[in-house]
Amino acid sequence: MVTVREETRKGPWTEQEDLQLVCTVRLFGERRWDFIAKVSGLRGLNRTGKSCRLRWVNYLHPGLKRGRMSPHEERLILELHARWGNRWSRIARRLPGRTDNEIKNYWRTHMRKKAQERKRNMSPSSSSSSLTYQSCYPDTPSTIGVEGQELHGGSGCITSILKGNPSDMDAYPMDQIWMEIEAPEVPSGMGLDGGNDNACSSLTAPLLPPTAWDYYPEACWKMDEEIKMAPQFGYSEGVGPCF
DNA sequence: AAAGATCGCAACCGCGTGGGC
DNA sequence: CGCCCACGCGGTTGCGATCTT
Repeated sequence: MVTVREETRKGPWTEQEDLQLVCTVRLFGERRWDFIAKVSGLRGLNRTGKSCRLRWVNYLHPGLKRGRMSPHEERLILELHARWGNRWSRIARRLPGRTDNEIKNYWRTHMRKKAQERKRNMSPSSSSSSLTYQSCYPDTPSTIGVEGQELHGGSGCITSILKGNPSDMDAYPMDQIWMEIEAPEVPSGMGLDGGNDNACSSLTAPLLPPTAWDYYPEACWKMDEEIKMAPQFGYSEGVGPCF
């Protein structure tokens, strides 16, 4: 259920707001969030561009995986956090379909708890904040190919995660919305296979052909390199406006 | 069955950074 | 060079759902 607070229009997003945002982003792309907030009418509802971006990135993005972390992902998070600390966005780029927010939440709930339990069971002299995961998780391999290139795609470990867990998509709650706006079907595995490292940056990969901005000169920006990776999501060119 | 505790996750906030002017 | 704007990141909070007593 969603409670709507009229005055400030903060808090949970309504289905209507989601639809408005999805449609607008599909039209204009994942940039100029203030503009998107304004054009979509959400600005009038006190949704800032920032809020729109967050909603999109963390919930509405079609490349998102929902559901539980696989053991593989769990291990990746452990390893990467051991390397990079709380660089959640960086870690998220190595976990296609997972957002930094999701990983952050996951870490806070699951890992901290486990670490504390472990710590309690072991000698209290072990470190607390900068956990050494080899000690916390003896079954965690000392390295799983996290060294840059290996993780980037050569090993294919990430793609194996995706291929091995298609059921992760089962709980994807936005299906209905995407169907309603006639979204092209999201291919199984989200098109992230192929061992392409760029797939790892799925959340920043563009959805849209650079169309609508052409008609809004004031809103033009140069499309970055990632634009070229659009086909990984299987979006067709014929995505039309929905309002 | 009810109350309290805990969990899980969406959302917000403040700040830093980079690019354009 | 400094200012402004847009964006992204990490930390934190709020709250419904679930579990425990």
